[in-house]
Amino acid sequence: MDFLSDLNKVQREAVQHIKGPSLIIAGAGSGKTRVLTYRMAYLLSQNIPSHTILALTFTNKAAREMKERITRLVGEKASRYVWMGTFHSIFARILRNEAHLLKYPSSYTIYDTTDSKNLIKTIVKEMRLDEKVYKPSEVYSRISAAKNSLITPDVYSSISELTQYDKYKRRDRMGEIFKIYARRCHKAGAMDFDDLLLNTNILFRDFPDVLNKYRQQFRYILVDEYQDTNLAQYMILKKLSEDHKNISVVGDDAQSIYAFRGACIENILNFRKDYPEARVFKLEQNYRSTRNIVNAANSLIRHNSKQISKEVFSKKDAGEKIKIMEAETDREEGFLVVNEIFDEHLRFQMKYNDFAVLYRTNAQSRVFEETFRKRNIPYRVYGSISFYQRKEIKDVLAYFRLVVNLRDDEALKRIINYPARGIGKTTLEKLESLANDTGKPMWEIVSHPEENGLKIHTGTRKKLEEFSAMIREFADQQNQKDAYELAFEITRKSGILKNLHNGTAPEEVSKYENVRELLNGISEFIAAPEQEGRFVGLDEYLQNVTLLTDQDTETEELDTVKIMTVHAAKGLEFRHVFIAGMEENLFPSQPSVNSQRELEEERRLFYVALTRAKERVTISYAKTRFRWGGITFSHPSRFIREINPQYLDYPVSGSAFLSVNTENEEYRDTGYEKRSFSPPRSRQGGEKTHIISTGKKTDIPFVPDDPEEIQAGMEVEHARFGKGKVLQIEGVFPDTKATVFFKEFGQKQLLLKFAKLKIVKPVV
DNA sequence: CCAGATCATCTTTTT
DNA sequence: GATGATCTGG
Repeated sequence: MDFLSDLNKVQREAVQHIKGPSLIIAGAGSGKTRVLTYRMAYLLSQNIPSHTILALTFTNKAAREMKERITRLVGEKASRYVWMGTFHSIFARILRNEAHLLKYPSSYTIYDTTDSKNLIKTIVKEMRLDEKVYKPSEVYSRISAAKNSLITPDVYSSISELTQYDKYKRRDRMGEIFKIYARRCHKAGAMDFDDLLLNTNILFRDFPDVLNKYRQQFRYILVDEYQDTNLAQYMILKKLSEDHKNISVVGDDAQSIYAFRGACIENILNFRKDYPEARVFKLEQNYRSTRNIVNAANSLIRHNSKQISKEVFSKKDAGEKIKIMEAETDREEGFLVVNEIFDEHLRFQMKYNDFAVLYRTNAQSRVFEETFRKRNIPYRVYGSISFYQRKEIKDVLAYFRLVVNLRDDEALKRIINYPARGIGKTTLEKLESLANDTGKPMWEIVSHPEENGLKIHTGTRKKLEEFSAMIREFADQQNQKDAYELAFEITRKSGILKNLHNGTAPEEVSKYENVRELLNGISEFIAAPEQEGRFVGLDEYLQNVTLLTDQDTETEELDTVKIMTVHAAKGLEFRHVFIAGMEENLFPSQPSVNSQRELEEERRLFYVALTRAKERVTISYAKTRFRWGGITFSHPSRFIREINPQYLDYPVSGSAFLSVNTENEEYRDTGYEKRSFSPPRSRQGGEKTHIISTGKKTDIPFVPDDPEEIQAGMEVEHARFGKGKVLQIEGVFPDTKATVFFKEFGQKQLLLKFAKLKIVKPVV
């Protein structure tokens, strides 16, 4: 137990308190991960069998890292059977085992957000409702919120709070949609993300002996990021721990940033009410950051109302003040940030790994990516579009899903005509409506069209036959071929590989490579040591992959600058953190500024961003920014002013900031003003579409892109019209038009944005 | 029925 | 400035 000496007093007490409930309030940088892993190691060292420990984390990555650390402390053998993972993955696994009780196949598939929204869209269409009123994304979030609050479709309509809001939004038939949606999912043998939690609750509610079985098994429960749990997760925990109450939750109310996903900060605030006998441990010493950073963060978070009182402090040096940088445009902001990284890397011999650029929205990553590339600085984007969300990957996975679960209608719809095999919209509509009328899965109709009364031409029938024979063949091989063999066969025989391989465009090539990468991933998965050489089928792989996110894909540790959203940065730390785009209506985000509750969440988000830094923080904002295709004007974020100025270094050229700052005026901003585009003065920092890439690298600050423009007199090539000569250019971006004379087609006016013109010959 | 072109719409954060 | 819906000619 020598490892206990690595801990301070409170940490040690928290680790050693294993009987009964405990709440560990872990301020930012207070060694939370260390406490968690040591606590697990401590449990194991007390000869508690590993399979009786349930440890729930927020991301798969966190789970994996924790497991590695524990293994290092107590060895592989002792820790092998700990149940460790995200809520979703652990309970997905339990639901597999008990699926029959809920009348689901154990090979049920998981609908991701896109599948769910597509299904909602078809339902709304079928009901002939206005898609503008019943927007799939809004309907989805209503359903999701309901499920996370344990509201099932049958009770939805009886809750007046919900129906009143729906009425107000003119969505009277929301409850009906919810019911149909749930029925369709069930028919398809599919659960969405929220079902994984909701159905676990239903399982535990309706089958007491099942609940009892898991209660007996999980004698020790550990929950990380407790401030981000929602009601559905809360109830699962409550039920599982009801008799032994060996539940230990770790979290920081100041870092709760997932309310939009149903997280309920009250869970952590009320823990002591639920378990009056709970011991509370407060980890208040921040070992990560300098005093300036910690104090600045404290001064910010004080503006929030609901909090568990605590005093986070640092014993490190005061360190540098937080630097504020002002930029004219978002591009300049990118340039300034990248330049500073370049500079510090050189001057202080810092590694690229020491830097992170954080921003509020994924859309902001682009400018930084471009600038890093231009400067030849290695970087890596975290999050953004997950690998598994890419279209080509989802297509392949849809094949897998259908093969494993023939009832998966969303998967079927996705691939029945991919690669194109002549099954068009009309056929699909017939299939769908017949499936709805008969209550059968679409697969039934596809594989037995006549028996189900499908009226189609013989040509189409033949195509359907070929398709279903192919899928049937794959499905029949599930037990003979392992996941990799079958996956490879599917991509090959379906023609996906060939189809992508034939493409020559760069994005086609990268699609092909992505599919290859997916296949490699499968082969690694089945060869992984945990599998111990046993047979791993495609179904097992699929169960595993659906809940993975981009952040879980391991890549070798290279020395790269990390850029990501603040959300993705939770739990990470860097020596120098840049927080970009600190502007009103961006951070805090536009939709949040009218609600106290949401504004507080944004503030916590900023708190998270600040506390990622060990040594330095640089905050930047731009006065103008390109957003949805036009220029918008912005002001520095109110959050900057909420930091006690003694910890800030004001910008040298920050007249705008100071004037706003000193006047202490009310915010009258109504959002980014949308203005029609006017040509940039002097073109400096002006935005031009990057229509043509000549491959020529430019290295001019402030005019980051200087693509060769199309000019009158050039010879150009168009994908459809062929070669032609440019006669005239008029208008300003984004409405630039080129008049081109094509030999075959005569004079054509092309909107440059859409015309894919390649320059054949420059101006003669 | 298909592929390519054009138009329309939207972006907060994610398991 | 990406993605999906709709239109058009083949």
